[in-house]
Amino acid sequence: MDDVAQAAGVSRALVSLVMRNAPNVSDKRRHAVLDAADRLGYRPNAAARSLAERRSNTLGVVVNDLHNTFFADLVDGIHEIAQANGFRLLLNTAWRTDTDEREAIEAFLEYRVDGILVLGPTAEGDTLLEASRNTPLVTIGSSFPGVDAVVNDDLRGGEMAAEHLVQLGHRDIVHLDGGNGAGAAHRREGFAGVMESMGLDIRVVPGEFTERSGLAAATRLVESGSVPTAVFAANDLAAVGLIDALTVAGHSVPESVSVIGYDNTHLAHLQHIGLTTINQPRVEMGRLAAEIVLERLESGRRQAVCHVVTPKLVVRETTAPPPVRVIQRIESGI
Amino acid sequence: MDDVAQAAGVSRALVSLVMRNAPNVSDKRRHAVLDAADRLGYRPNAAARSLAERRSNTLGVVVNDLHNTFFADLVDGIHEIAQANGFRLLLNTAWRTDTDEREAIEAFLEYRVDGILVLGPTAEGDTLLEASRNTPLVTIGSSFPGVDAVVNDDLRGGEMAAEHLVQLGHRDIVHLDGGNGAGAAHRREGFAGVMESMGLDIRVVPGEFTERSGLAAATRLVESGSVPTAVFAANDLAAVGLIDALTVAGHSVPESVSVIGYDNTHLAHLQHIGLTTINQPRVEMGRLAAEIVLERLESGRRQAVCHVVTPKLVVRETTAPPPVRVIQRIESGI
DNA sequence: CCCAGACATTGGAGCGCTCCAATAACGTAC
DNA sequence: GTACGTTATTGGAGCGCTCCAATGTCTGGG
Repeated sequence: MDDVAQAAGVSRALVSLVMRNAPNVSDKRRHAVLDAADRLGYRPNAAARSLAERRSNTLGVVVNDLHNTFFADLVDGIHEIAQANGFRLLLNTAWRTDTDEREAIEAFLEYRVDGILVLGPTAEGDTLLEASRNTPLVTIGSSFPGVDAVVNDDLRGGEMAAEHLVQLGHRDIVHLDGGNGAGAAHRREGFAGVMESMGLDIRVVPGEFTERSGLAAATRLVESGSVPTAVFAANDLAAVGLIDALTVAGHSVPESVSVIGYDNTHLAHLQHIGLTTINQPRVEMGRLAAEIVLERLESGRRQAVCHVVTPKLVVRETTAPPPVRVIQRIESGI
Repeated sequence: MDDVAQAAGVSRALVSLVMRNAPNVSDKRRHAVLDAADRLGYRPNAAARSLAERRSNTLGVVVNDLHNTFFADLVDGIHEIAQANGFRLLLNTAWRTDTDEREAIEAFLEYRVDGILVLGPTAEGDTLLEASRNTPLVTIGSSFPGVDAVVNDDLRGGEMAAEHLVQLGHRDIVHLDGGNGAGAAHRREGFAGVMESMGLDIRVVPGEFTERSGLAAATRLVESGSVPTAVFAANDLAAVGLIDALTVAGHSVPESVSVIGYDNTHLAHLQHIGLTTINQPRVEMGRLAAEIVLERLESGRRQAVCHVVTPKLVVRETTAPPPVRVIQRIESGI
């Protein structure tokens, strides 16, 4: 910067003004500085700037799982709002573990980003709460007391999935759980609530938000000889893995077993998959979250807000009435 | 930091030493400092640190497209190496456009990251070359003179794809181009080379590395009434989109038309897709690239290196011999 | 009991920038 | 030509840290 100032024959302060294109700089000097900067290949040092300015004009985004395109859609929405408000985005990924997530947040805190968005949080609420004390922070996908959040009504979503299957005539339904995945607990609750109110068995098998988890669950179900007539998978990724393994094992979907997912990611609407699922307005959620962070940054609001968006059932080709023999068995059993 | 020093009854310098856990600090002081830091909720300021240290211990990763899980695998590999060497990762995404990519690189340069990895570069080489003058920079997916790179032998990969289809008996083959996508040009070249040497028509339709592009191309082919017996799509994403639209239009894959992709992403091996494709050792490529960046950072090497890994054909269910009537037509035409 | 040599601790300069109060330059009206 | 209100420009302090040379503290051998 000193070099540029010297080369342009002005003071360091003026260079600073030009670089931030302040209003009150004469065209003559502005050009002189810009020229010199260009000639010397000068590039402002963001670290020094954010140190002096005490703000970084940057938002940190913690992506729970880079392999899940659900998060890519969220980022699209976030970027849109950040861009429009002159903020840069910095991403970090957490490989679905709470330790990596904490590390990512910690890193952003140390970099002094102006706001943090945690997509699909896996960590405990107190980590997030503590982090949000110093920096505006919003979670997407699940909410914690005292922390801003944008969530889908996962309880309702779980209900919708269960209701859809029950309405098709299914009685033997398994829920493939999402483990510590964001929103998984509520989806399970919603499912369980419906099943209970219908007087049906609540069968839940452990899992997580991955394709592999779906594969493993299917294998277990097949091997145990207790394949149900329908499965509600905690997310699309798991659903796809499940369908895969089920098909390989000779259980066709939906003829022999119906499968419903959650998220309505790109995967789900592929013709060759045609996954029935619960839609979350992903891009919209990203936008909303970014707006909440920026609003808090500006207003200094202390009270947490939680924005709930509504899920929607999307029926495609992986769900159908249960196979006939099963219906007969049930009927004769009455 | 001053507060912590005061609270612990030591100098600022000592706090600094403790925070970086330097060796020669007495246990007594170390605990005093750590306690105070904890009590006050002190968190080192990374911007100030990197300013003073003149290095950030951070690598910047520019991801061309967050929706393409190909890049997620690369990041896995990069992270592994970075982690092992005490480096943090910071990601940025480029939405497949060269302007966004340039901006992302520019941002990393301003943040003074220690090294930059550009996954699937879209921008011109000179941008990258210029950036790499100040900071170790490596591209993955395509290479530019003077810039470190890790690439797959895309020319050979394109050849393999074409050869596979020709060997199955196809004569009427279309290449769905990858546009400005990394490696697309070489894949096309490889394809064209084989077709030419076989005396076959070189049909190329424009496209890019997205599902949507595949959909659009299929629609165009169908509408023009010139659906070939086989298509080589520039990447898996496009291949999947293509298959989707083809199926909807009543052209079953592979019975009526064969499709081969490129990358061997997670998508490809899903049972319901079972995409024949060309494999790239993704995680391995990520590791390699990270190693190259770190090596250059340490050695200050000036000469660019380019590491080429070999592609591999993975045959699944989307390719088969062409439908019989076509073979007959060709035979009778001889 | 003193002193060399190891180990611990500290003050202060400096990293590259922004911010602010102060000064310089410029018009314009009288 | 002077005084005044603008608009441009500048020096210097300070952001929170690390680094280095200097100082302080503690051993154990003579």
